Amino acid sequence: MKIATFNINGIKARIHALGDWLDEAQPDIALLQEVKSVNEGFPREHFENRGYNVYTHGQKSFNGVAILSKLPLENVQIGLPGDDSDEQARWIEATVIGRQALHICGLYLPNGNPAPGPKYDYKLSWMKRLYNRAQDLIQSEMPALMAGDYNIIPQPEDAATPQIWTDDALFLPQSRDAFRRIVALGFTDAFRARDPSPGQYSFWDYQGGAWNRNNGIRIDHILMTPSCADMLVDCQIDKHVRDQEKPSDHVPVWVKLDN
DNA sequence: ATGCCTCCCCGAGGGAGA
Repeated sequence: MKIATFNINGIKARIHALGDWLDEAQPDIALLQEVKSVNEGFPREHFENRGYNVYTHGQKSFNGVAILSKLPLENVQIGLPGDDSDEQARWIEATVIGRQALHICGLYLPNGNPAPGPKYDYKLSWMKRLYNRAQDLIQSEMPALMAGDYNIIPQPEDAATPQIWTDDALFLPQSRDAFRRIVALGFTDAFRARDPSPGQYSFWDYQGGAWNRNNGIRIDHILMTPSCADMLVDCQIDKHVRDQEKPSDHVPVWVKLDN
């Protein structure tokens, strides 16, 4: 089963680029972030016509996550547990039944800039809630993965110019520590399990010719529980998608699982 | 980067992104 994560930066602006990539990459499941649309405005038919079931957790203008799945999903849940007052649409999870059940979580972790400040506080408290959900997933022992835009540069080698990011919420020690604590619960970073080399990025800013200068960062991650990691066959970043017409500033990252 | 783009809101120009 091929499962991808893709921050599309606006579903309406990305109809064609996303459609082209789906046709080419043929993922069984695509976890989308930054949909930037309410559920009613999501162009479901573009994806239903391609054989996908569409599950959305939208919000006006900002954030928003969705799942496109060729297989029907069960137990679809929206919203990261731990704060009922949190209105931001950043989490969707579900169970997919292949040869064996797999739990999939799509997330859009808060950016957190400027740091320090209330947005950074929100990022850290969201990561605390993510830690709790991640711990439950490990303990449940059902194979599970959490994929999405983590807005975390895990290591210096995950940025072309790490010195630019030293005071940024994506790279501050506290941010990276929180990410590392989650991974240390027993998760495997799917991409790093397959490719330890530096210079592998999933985001290039629209500004300053970042793509042409390959001034990128790796912030889109797929974390797998041990029983999920046992099924890992491949993990790739579809970097070429950044060269499309009207690209997102992120590109897809996908895993192939033998499940 | 005191933000050089692009998205969204809408119907101008501001907020957000990373």
